[in-house]
Amino acid sequence: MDPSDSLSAMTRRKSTPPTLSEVARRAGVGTTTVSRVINGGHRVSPETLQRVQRAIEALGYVPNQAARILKGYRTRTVGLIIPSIADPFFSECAEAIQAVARANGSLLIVTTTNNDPRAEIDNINVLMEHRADGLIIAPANSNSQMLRQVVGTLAIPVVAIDRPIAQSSVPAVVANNYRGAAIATEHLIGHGYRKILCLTGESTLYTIRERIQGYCRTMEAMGLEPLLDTSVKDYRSAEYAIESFLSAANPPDAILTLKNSTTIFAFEALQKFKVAIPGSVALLGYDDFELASTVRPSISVVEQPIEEIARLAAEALFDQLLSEREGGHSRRNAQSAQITLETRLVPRSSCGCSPRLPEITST
Amino acid sequence: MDPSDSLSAMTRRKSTPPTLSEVARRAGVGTTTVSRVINGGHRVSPETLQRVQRAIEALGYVPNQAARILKGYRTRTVGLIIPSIADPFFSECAEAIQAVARANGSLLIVTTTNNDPRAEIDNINVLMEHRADGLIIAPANSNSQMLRQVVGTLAIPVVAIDRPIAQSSVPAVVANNYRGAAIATEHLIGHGYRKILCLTGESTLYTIRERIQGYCRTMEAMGLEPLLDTSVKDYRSAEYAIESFLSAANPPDAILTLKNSTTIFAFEALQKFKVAIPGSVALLGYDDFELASTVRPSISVVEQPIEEIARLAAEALFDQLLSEREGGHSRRNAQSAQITLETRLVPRSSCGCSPRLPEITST
DNA sequence: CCAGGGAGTGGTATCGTTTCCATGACTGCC
DNA sequence: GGCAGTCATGGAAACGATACCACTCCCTGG
Repeated sequence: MDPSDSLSAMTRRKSTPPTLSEVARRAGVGTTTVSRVINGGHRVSPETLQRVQRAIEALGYVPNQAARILKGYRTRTVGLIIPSIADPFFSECAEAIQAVARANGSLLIVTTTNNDPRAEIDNINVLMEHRADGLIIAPANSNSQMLRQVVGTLAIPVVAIDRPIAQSSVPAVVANNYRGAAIATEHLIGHGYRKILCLTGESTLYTIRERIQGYCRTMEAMGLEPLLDTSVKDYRSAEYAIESFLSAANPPDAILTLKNSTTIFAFEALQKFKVAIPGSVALLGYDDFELASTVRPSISVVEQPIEEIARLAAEALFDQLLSEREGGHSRRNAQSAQITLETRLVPRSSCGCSPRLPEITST
Repeated sequence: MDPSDSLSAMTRRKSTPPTLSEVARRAGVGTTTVSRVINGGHRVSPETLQRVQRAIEALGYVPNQAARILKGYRTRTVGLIIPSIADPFFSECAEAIQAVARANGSLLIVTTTNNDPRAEIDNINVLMEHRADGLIIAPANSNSQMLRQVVGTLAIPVVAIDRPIAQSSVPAVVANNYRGAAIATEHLIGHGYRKILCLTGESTLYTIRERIQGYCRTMEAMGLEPLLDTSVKDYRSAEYAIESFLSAANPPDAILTLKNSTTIFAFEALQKFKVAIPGSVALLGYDDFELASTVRPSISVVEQPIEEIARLAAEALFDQLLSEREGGHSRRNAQSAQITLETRLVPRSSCGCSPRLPEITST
């Protein structure tokens, strides 16, 4: 980068980017040679190599991916379709997946659906137009006929994350939602609670439905009656739900929430009405969150191995990508496998446990 | 979508995607006509239009962006380069920017740097290779000579977010960090605190340095001595910092933290040592967070208009994109403007305020 | 009745890169 | 001392979509 170079760069500024042939002309070589230099510099004499590299630097040349892709190359781009970037669960997923993508030399394009199946299909189309090499999807609706069909016709590998695509051969990496809720319910029952209210949040999602199953079956197995409340969507509705149960004749002695935000809404509402936790009512949440161990009382939760879910999904995708490219034996046995990861109950104070370790164990 | 169509789609599965000319052949028309259909269907007779559309559906044709881009079109892709997706501040930014991008028919590619200037340059290169139409960057280092130079030679619009690029003509949308910290400091002084300890977190970032300035100047203006601690990076170091100040002869009566995570670490550490807030020491944080109003005591914070920052940055970018495309008068007066947004102090209990409104005001 | 024009359509060069093939110029070996 | 075999190199045909231009109808106004 000598002065004359940066000067030429300044001059070129805001004009069309330089092309490979311009580099070739400047270096006094053929386009083929430049191409070879860009792609590793094999079979090029040292002097030529240096001359070309100088020309590339002088012009600030950057290869045009569009042209490369057009020649049938992989785009080195994978798509991630999630409900929301702002959701902590999915932003942690995105972070982990991006790490894997980068390690594989690929770019990650994240698009969001807000759990709208239409937006989901749109996003798939956009990513197909951009010729993503593969897709990772957290389906808005696991049973969507539309999604199943669209994904079925896709010519690229797809991996589902957090929520499988029912009746399809799409591999999925999910948490064991059923067991997660079952463990939580068992834990509460073990503490002696009998009237356990379950706040589900949105009950249309696959993950939530699985958890509801886990809760209900466990309750029934113990001869207890399941108590479901699907109305809590935000703080307001949580307040309303808590208020109404406080005035009940025979109020619940424990609350199980099935979703991170629901836990927080419920906790805030309980605080608002100064309900003693776990004295009057125990609280057990789903998904760990920062401060869960700091608030008073600290909140017990079911923790999902988010980073691992994301990483395994990404690795599954790149496995397919690699095997597709290298061997012809695409779609190997790991193909339609569904990987299910176990969750872990993190006992804190709100369920009645007095934790043995110092409570605050932040990173 | 009749059965034969989906059957043909199944058969085609996993082969190369259909091209425009295949569609043309199948519909018995020229490529030009198909192209016209794809781009709005003007100047095409209704019958032809329908025939082509049928062929497109039957083949599951999706236009190849790479080829379009190659013809000099915009890629309808913008890049966002941020330190981390998992950081709540930036994930909220990403969400807002994606909304604007989508409204403008563009795709957002998010890449992360972990505040590493090298990764930043790499990301810029990758996005240039993919021919992004524009870039939004939260620079790892506002003064990076390298970044300034690279950005200077970019042929596409760039907008800086949260942190400007010093000595460059890149427009920036930032919060008034200086005032934010100044207001916070004034507020604490107004409560009567005199020994105010400032926990900075990483002190190399532009935003933090500005806030440090705001804090120091305000302290000095009041004839007080600034007390900086730049050592708190995680919970461990926060614990250490709190522990050491507890054993000090003349400990601080208030703590100002300059960063969301630092606030939480400090709060956790104070809880750990059972320090009364605001009794023994007041706490005022930077960046609002969920649960800030729920924890006991609720934590007062300086709140940044994150969504607005992100939205304005995105809009600034698309303004440039549009004016560049439509009029030749690119780079209009709004050009090198820096938009600075004011922050807001949210008084809660931890600073000694007893809030007038019910504390819990979640969405 | 004819010039002019617009609507519908197709042929083809083009974008920037890779890749196949061809071409010299060496080397080394029988 | 020729001949196969490298090595370094360049020419040119793709890849898929767009856009300019040209062409054919057919309609309208003078």
